Amino acid sequence: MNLIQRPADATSLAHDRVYRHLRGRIMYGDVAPGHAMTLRGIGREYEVSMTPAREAVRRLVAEGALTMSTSGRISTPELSNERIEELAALRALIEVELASRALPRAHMALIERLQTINARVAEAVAHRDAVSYIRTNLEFHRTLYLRAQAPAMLAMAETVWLQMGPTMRALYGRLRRTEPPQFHRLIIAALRAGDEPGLRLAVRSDVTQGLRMLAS
Amino acid sequence: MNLIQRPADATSLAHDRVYRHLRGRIMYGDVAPGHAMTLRGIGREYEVSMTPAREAVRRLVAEGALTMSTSGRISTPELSNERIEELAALRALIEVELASRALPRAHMALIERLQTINARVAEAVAHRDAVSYIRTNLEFHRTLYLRAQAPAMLAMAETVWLQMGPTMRALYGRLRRTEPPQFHRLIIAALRAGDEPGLRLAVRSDVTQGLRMLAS
DNA sequence: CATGCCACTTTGTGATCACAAAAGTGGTGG
DNA sequence: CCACCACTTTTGTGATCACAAAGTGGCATG
Repeated sequence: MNLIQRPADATSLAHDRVYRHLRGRIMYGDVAPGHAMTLRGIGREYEVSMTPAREAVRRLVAEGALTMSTSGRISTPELSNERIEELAALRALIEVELASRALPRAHMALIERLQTINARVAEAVAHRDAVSYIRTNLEFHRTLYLRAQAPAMLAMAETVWLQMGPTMRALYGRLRRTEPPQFHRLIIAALRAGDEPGLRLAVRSDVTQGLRMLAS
Repeated sequence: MNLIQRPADATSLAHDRVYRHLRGRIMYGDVAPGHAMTLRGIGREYEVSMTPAREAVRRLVAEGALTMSTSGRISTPELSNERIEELAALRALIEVELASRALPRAHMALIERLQTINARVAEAVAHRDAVSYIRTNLEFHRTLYLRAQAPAMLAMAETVWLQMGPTMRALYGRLRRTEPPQFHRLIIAALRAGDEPGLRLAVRSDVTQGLRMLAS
């Protein structure tokens, strides 16, 4: 009978807490494609009832982070190659625009911050840590795009990242190279030079490089 | 005690029925920006309890069709001009790509179908029927984009339409012109000629024409 | 040994309720 | 006439339950 009542702090609502945590796990590749979940299982894990678990799941399904079978079973999506190509194309479209809008606002402090993040990306690659790589790589992109002052576009881009999360884990998991990301350096160089065409090309290349891994 | 039990037909689940109906009403401009709703009100309207009403609303909030205040109050969004510009830019990016992908697959039957729909668009404009105009206009675009065989991109485009629904109603509601949509004819002409640059320009122009109305 | 079948378990769905916070309402004092 | 306070109503949140359908495992039968 609702004996355990939580203070109604707007930032600690149960369903939102579950949503955010699950979202992070999916986006950053903590969970493999096709991984099944249950509402009761999620409820147990986060010590909540089925109701907030269901709301969190419903929201993630709406964002494409989870799929539901016709019988309502929940799992992370296993993307077809066609779907991956589409999502990569969407990333290219949206993120090139975001980078382009960020360019005139990208000052030295931002560029230095990107370099710092990029060092962490290189470190993750060197350690073959797929989860860290995905997380820091997305942080690199998000840091740049935040400067675009375009929240709706950034939200769209993050939705695409979310949909690709489990697949990126699987892709980068079987990745064997250890060289740091070359296109990130191109992005930084283009930002420093104020070179918009170069920036667009560098972002497009960086975003679609996963496709080349897929084809190999 | 769950006395009224509905047959568990996968297509008639309560929350999905509510979701789809609300989604249509919002996307096609049946409801004005800033319009408030309540879970119990929705439940009464659709003769369901709060649970499926909440799930439908949660999903629509995730898609940006509805907004929730910090206290959980629900209403359709009132978009700022910056947000409208962003959404129009997203439409341009995604829909130009969709049209471009549809072009090689656009045969005579499709073009004729587009002309039929366009006649209905013109009729709606002539009758100054904002809801019919939005509905048939989106049907025109959707019919074209379906040929692109890119479901993820189409879903993104529809999400943008959904977010703009109430605002489009407000915009077109104060629209006074009665001439049929010029850019639709350009789109059809470019399709017929297999002219990709022309098609991209025509779609971009059509999609961003609302902005000019906004500026006036 | 394979296969169909039946009982049992797991799981999502929707209704209902208690609760707290927010919004609305009316009256009183400045 | 307006600001403020107490009270009532409205509203979202989360827990719990009944139910049906889907999955699961074992057993008997061919």
